[in-house]
Amino acid sequence: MDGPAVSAVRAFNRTVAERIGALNDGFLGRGRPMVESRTLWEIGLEGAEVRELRARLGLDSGYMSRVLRALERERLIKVETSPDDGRVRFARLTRTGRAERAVLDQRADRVAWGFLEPLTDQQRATLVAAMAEVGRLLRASLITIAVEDPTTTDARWCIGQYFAELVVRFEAGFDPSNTIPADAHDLMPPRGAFLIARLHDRPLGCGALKFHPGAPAELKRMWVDPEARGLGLGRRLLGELERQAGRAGARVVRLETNRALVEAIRLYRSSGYREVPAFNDEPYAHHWFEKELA
Amino acid sequence: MDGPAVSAVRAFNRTVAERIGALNDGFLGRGRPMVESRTLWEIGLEGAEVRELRARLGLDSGYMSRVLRALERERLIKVETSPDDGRVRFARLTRTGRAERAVLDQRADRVAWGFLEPLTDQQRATLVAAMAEVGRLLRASLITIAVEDPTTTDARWCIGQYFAELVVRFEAGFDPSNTIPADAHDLMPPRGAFLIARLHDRPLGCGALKFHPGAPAELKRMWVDPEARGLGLGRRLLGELERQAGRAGARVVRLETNRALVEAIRLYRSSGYREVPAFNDEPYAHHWFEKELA
DNA sequence: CATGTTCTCTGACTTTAGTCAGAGAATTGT
DNA sequence: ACAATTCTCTGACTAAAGTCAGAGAACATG
Repeated sequence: MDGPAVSAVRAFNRTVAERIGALNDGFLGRGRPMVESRTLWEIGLEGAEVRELRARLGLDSGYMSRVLRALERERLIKVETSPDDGRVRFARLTRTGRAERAVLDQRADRVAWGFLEPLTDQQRATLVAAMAEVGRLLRASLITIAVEDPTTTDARWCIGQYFAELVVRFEAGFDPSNTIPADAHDLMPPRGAFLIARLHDRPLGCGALKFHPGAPAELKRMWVDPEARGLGLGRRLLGELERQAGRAGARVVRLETNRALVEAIRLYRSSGYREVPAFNDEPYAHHWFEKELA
Repeated sequence: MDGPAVSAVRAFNRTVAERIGALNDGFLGRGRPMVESRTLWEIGLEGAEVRELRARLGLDSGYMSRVLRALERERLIKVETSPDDGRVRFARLTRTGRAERAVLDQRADRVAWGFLEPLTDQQRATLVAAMAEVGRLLRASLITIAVEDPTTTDARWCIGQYFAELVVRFEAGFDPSNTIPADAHDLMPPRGAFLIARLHDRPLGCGALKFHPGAPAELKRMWVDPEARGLGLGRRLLGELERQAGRAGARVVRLETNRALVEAIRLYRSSGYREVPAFNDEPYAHHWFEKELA
């Protein structure tokens, strides 16, 4: 734990908390409790499922329900049951609700402008850039990586995205039936592992391992959502995969890859992987890498 | 109002609010309300005056009192009346209180470390730097500038600081009785104006004007606290002084300065001031500047 | 089609936060 | 020395936030 960095984070927190408070106050003073305003705002112009609102706002279902009733009483929203699932309810703004939301939006904008207004143009630009940087890295730090079941919808979605990208990027295209297969149950403990990286439940990347007792573990299916690139997620995933391999008893990790995947190759090299002769006959591979775990 | 910048600020807010919430939660879960934990923390190892705590935490005096009673009941603090002013009370931590505060501190540290831990070293450094930048600029944007009475303690403190700095910086030293005087009532409307820049009530800079109907306004006593330099405060103060001069009917602002004050001279030049022949016989001046207000 | 799960509601609560008025003691200003 | 001000405290409130248990409807699954 790095002391000075931790202090810096805490100092940042203190400064920023105050201003954030001010921004939230933009949601106050409209004669209704803050949760109601926040909910109104979160429903958005498109409307939203109640269960999703609850997740986003972190509210108890009973509480949420009451908040929605209050907004309905004010004729700001209408809650109806969703057409595709009779259990879930869907909230949408009425015309009045949209107007009220616009007011909230405007107030928040004014407060945000209050942060910028006293600054010179140059300072404003610096502030906006630094804020973007902080936001980006805080988001990166919120990404969690965990071993998961490779048969779930999310896992299969990740693999689908991975394949779809290969189709586009490989010079010769890509046909999953042509590659060395990796069945779901080969990627499950104890024969393997499947890791998913998530930001707030949403999958942003994956990576898999096949264990071979007494032989190197094989790394497969490593993918990072294009939207999440540049956050160091690939490196984190790789590290986590290696940790898992080590825990499963592997001394060496190896993998094959296609020459079109230049960032991946760069990542492997800079993470201590050495190129080795082909150890399998994967038709799409151009490079084979190997790393001894410390 | 700059749309994209405002959106950036609001986006930043959304990302950060979440993490800040997490940090504050470090103050929770100790079986007492958040205000109590915050108060305990704010009292600090040195203890603190109750009135100051109230200001820092933004609490109603009645509320504050109750919070302190609760902490006393838990034997975490002791409140006694201050030796130098029988009205104000002074809170200090007991041994138990110090231990409890250390726990809170540790928890907050752990949460802060949670922000950093998932990142690579390089990302950590970037994050810390960006946070410092954001903090610095947000603090800058919290500084307010207002016309005030030049006879108050704060105003006189500012002028004192200003003189003290001149003593150190002028090659020939500085003796206030030797300079052209600027009596407090010459710096009060309608004959002049005195501006103080503050961050949370604490004065960080000042600047004064003497008006001469039909003639240029004179700028005097411009000072920025060394701690607050590099925040663009000098430029803001100067702008505000010019605005006040314009409002008072002046078409031109002029000033004299000493060659040791290089940053000030740079500021004047870059703000549109042109050097002119001496227009008074200020013994400490080497340069005389003038600017026509737009 | 029986069973378990998910989602939403309602009712009945508790806790936290925050406000307001007034009183008493100490201090400051004139 | 008298009045005004500052600071803290108590009592009496209100509002907001949040929790818990249970029930009913809709859906998913074997």
